[in-house]
Amino acid sequence: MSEEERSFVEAARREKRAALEAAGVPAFAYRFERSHRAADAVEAYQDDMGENGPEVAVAGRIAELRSHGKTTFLKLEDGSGRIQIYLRRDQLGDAYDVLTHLDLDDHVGVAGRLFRTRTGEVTVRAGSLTLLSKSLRPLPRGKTQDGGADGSVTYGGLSDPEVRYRQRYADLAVHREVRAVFQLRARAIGWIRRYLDDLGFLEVETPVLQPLYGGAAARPFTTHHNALDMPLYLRIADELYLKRLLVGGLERVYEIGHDFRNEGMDRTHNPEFTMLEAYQAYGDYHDMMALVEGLVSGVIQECLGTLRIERYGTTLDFTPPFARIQFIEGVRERCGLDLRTATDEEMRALLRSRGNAGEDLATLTGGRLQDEVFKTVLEPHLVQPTFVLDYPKPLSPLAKEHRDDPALTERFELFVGARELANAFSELNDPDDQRRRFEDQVRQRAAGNEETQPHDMDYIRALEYGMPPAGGVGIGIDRLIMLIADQPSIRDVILFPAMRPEG
RNA sequence: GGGGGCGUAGCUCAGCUGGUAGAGCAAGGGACUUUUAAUCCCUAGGUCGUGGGUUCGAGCCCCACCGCCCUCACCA
Repeated sequence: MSEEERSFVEAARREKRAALEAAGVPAFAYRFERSHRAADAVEAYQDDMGENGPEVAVAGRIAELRSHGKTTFLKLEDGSGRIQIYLRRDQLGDAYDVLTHLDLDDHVGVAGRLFRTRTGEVTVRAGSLTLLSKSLRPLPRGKTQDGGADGSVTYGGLSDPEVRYRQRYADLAVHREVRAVFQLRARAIGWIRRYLDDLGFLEVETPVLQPLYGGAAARPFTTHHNALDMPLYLRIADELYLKRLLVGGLERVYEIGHDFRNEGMDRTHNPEFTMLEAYQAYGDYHDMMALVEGLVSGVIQECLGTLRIERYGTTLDFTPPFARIQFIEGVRERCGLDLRTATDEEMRALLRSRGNAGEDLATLTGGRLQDEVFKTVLEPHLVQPTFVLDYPKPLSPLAKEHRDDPALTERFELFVGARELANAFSELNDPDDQRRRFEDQVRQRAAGNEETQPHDMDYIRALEYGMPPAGGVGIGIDRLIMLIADQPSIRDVILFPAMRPEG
């Protein structure tokens, strides 16, 4: 960018940088020995200390700057919060001149004693001031009325969602509540890891680049390996690799990582997202329900300190056990239709009567119609945490047939706020059955269903060695974080959400 | 992909039936030795998303394109 194209604001900052460097003041220092974080420094002051509080050294961005001539107040913001700095020409001498070349957003270090101003704010009386990094581009910050820990009010400021997502660094820099979302996210994921570790699960890493994709119904991203001169797919699920590990004798495994699905984007879908999958040998989907109840209720208690939270205009209660409802029974209670015996035409008629007038209804058959009926009549009502059990077989090519009903599978999904949060089943481990299901998937693909799974021969080979009976579960971590952090869009819980390139 | 909305100063926004662009904050200069959305005086800052068109004249009307948001479709 040429000098002419830069804004006048940036030009002024560059001139200050030049003036500082001409005076021998580096614009970008190497390090600063910090004694306290801002919030800790404020805590370190006791009222009986008067004007002679402890000596502290703090560092941060200049978030507020008020110059009164021979004195200046500024506020430093660091990871812990803000602390006020009081600077006087008669105490700083020539160093006070540096101040005239500082701007909002510069990083500085300050050393001095703590005192309380006559308006009651714990403040550092600066004995020294060190420029640590010059900010050459002003942050899009508003004007903040600092009301303490979380009571601050910002006037103006960055609100354009496009800029917030594209320039997340600026969004984070000016919004401590955005930083808090990602701190909460890390805390939640950390707790989930400990929960699984304590239950004897082994955290593993399986390939992101796969010669065949599988484990879910989705279109993949495709790439190419030059040395091998072959196509590779970014994984859409971890499932088939994790179950190979069960064959290998790793009895409890889990992975938290990114899956990639080449599909639409909206407030609950990002093309890459974080998935937790866990598999437990010698268990079934009932064990997975207990695992999910413990995990979801535990992480909510950990992060929010309660199991009853206000969301979607109501109170959600995560106290186990969660509600349970049969897929077939649930649909029948809502609309009277028995999916076990309903014909395709009956299902289409019901869907049309419920206003679901997708013009491709006529092309849907069997399982996909059943799924559509479920989504139309039952799913919108699943606001409280609810397990939906025993899905029809055609919907679940990797799930074990139900022990009491060959038309169903032993599968459940957990819904919260009418949104799917987890998906689990008793894992299909009969290689011959699995082979037939793959072949059926291939037939569906030939018939035009693009979201079927390819036939994975190596996976069949693994099953032939004998996979123990097992329960498995997948949990969409981003959606779980949306629920915990009370964020309406997946983009608010992903640091750098997918965006079109800037024009 | 369909429908709707939006795009104006660094940020947040105004801008009338079409007459050549405004405010607050931020910025620059000045005053001010306990301020806190500091205050006071002065100043500067814009190819109005991009490209066409209509018009004597377009931020405003028309067309196309780009980007974002909402919604529907798609999507375990």
